[in-house]
Amino acid sequence: MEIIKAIRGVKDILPEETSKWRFIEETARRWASLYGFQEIRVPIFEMTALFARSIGASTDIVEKEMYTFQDRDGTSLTLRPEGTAGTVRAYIEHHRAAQPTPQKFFYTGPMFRHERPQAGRLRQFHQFGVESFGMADPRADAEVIALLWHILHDLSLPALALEINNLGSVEDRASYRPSLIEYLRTVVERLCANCQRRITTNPLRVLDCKVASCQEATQSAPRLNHYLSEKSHCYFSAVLKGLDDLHIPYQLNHRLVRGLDYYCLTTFEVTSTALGAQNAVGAGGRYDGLVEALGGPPTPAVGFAMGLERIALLVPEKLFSSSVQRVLVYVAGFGSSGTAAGFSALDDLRRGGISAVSDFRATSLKAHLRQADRLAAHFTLILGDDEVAAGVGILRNMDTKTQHSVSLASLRQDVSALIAPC
RNA sequence: GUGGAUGUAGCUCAGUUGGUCAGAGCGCCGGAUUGUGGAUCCGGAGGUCGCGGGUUCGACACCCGUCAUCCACCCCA
Repeated sequence: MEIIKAIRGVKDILPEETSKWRFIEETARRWASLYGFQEIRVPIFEMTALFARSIGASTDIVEKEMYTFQDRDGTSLTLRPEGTAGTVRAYIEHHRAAQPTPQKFFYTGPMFRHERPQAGRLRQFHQFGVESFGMADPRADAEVIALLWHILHDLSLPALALEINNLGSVEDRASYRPSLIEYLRTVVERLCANCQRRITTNPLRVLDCKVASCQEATQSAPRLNHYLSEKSHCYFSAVLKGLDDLHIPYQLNHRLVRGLDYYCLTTFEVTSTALGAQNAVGAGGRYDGLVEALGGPPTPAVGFAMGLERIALLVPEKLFSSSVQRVLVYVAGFGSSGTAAGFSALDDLRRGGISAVSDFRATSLKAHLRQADRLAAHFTLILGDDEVAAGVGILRNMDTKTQHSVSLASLRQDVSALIAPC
């Protein structure tokens, strides 16, 4: 029989790794709560139009990376490729703008993009992200960046760098675009095929191209920087000042353009050189027009998302206890009456709040003790026919090898008394 | 979507120019110890050599195709 294997690009997180994942998630939650962000849980799939409208119809994500399928009535649904769209949808749908308090959310969960898997890139991957709604204040940007920075540092990730750029307002980019396009046309033959296409589809991205010839060709391209309004300039300066005030080191990168259409003004990215080609650990930016574009009231907003798999690749092993949890009591029931007595004893202990396990495959005391040893049990409750006949069990301390008789009639109490120190 | 590398036992890997090459270590199960774990010794189970074709007297090895994994491009978290 042909075995069914997991889908390409998805991964099982096995028990050996879940403690690391819990550690990462708990660290992120703790910091987000500290900053006043509250957890929001939104659906894993949404109407396709939501993503097309928010992420941008001509982005790679929407053009070729979405898991889209038809519902039974024919409506087009899509597995979420990122978390912002759904969060914004929920924000609008539940009229959160009318709430008197700041609406700051965090979320975590799986995202889906149909890409070719490689180091640090999967088709189902996990993100932890935050969205801060309603505050058009540079401190909101700095706050979100600070949160990202502190989470990553608390996790002791190596070789981190924060890059930041000012994308300006929609109007700024509208005035810049024609000059950039005009310039790109003069160097079109020096650009890679991809970038030649981008001139019409997404000229800003040409600046972010990694191909060396493109980098050179755009060396003297007009800078968005020079087209920014006074307002945009001031705003960005204030964000940088905020980062300075919080002692967060950053590097300006005027080429940094994010892949999602909704960003404006502040965009940022934290990378690690300890990763492979996919070196972005977390990234985000401001998206002031998105809520309105999706039918909500004009609402400034800023947020970030971080890739949990990439973080998991970087977290030092020492930080969390990866050792499998020790078993408290192993119950070794064997023999014609001991087997049944052991099964009952297991239940008895558990109902008394004492963690207990057994291996039903073992039929001899030797096999039971071997399993108890492998499970690193503190104690083994030995229940053979002789013990059952006498109405007792033998509680063996696996470390000291000392054994005490316990009464089956008062099993919980007797065992509790003996295991007290553990 | 494109390119490169790699697919042999549960795991890590040997396998010489196609001719006992179906192997090792670890792990697993059992015995030595008729009811006391970890060590040691002995024994045992476990593999359509990714899959499908082809070349050949003969293929784990060579050729073609295919699938999967990894890495890179692209893109992004």
